[in-house]
Amino acid sequence: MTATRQNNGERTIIPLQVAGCCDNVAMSPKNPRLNEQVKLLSALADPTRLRIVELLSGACDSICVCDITTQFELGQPTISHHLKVLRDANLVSWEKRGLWVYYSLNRDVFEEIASHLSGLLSAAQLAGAQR
Amino acid sequence: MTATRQNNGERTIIPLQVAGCCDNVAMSPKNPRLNEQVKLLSALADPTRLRIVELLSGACDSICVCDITTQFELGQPTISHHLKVLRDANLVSWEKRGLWVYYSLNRDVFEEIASHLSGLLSAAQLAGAQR
DNA sequence: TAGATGTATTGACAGTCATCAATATAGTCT
DNA sequence: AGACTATATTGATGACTGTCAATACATCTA
Repeated sequence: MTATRQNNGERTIIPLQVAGCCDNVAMSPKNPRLNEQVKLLSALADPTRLRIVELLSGACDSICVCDITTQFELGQPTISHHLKVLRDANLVSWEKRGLWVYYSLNRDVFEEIASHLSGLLSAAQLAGAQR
Repeated sequence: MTATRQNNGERTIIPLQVAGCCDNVAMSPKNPRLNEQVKLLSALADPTRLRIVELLSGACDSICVCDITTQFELGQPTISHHLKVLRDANLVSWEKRGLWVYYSLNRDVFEEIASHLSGLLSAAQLAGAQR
């Protein structure tokens, strides 16, 4: 229940759905795609992986692993590990051409998390405006 | 350098800034706010904290810690720990009123990370459209 | 002042993660 | 076939993290 501090020091209970206001705390359903979104955010929450995503975002086309590796002062297996995390989160696609492997951003999946965060922001702005 | 697979099996080097195309891989500067953004993403990349943010996002006003705690099957110190992580990332503000502490979303900081992700998405779409 | 209550902090512990060295795999070239 | 190259995988290790129990702190009330 949402509580409000009163003059006398008591917390008064605000009933559910007051005057068309936003959802009450106790009502908020657990986001069914929570784990999925946490996986996406976790994949992005690393300096190396975020930089890789930025590289892929700014590139014309897919990028060769060899070109990604040279951007970092990290061993090749470490870069390969980070690429695997991005793959497992479905944030990137890979394609093998000869000896080289090329990675590219999965824009649709990437948009999912971006729009979710924007959605939370909108909800907050809406809630703030109703005050 | 960006490499392209040719018929003969060689990787040819594409010069920087080809025909007004997007930035070359080797040119991409290191994002100066990288660590800051990683901290924000790390703060969000946890199921408990993401749910807390969703609660704060959907609420009319700030929310009492006591109301947050009841939403989870976790001890009070654990919730307090997660709130501290969100505070350290500057994602939330807190205010003490009597015995209770109320948390609210820092919309401006939240917007920073949302717009950054959207920006990466736009860049990717732009790059994709130029192909 | 003493007791009660809500929340933050501390310290410990188990689980996860980033990194590296070594190795495996797959493709190319001679 | 054999040498070479690019990348993935495995296993080990130190660092980080989520959780809890115990405690501290601040505020209210009797």
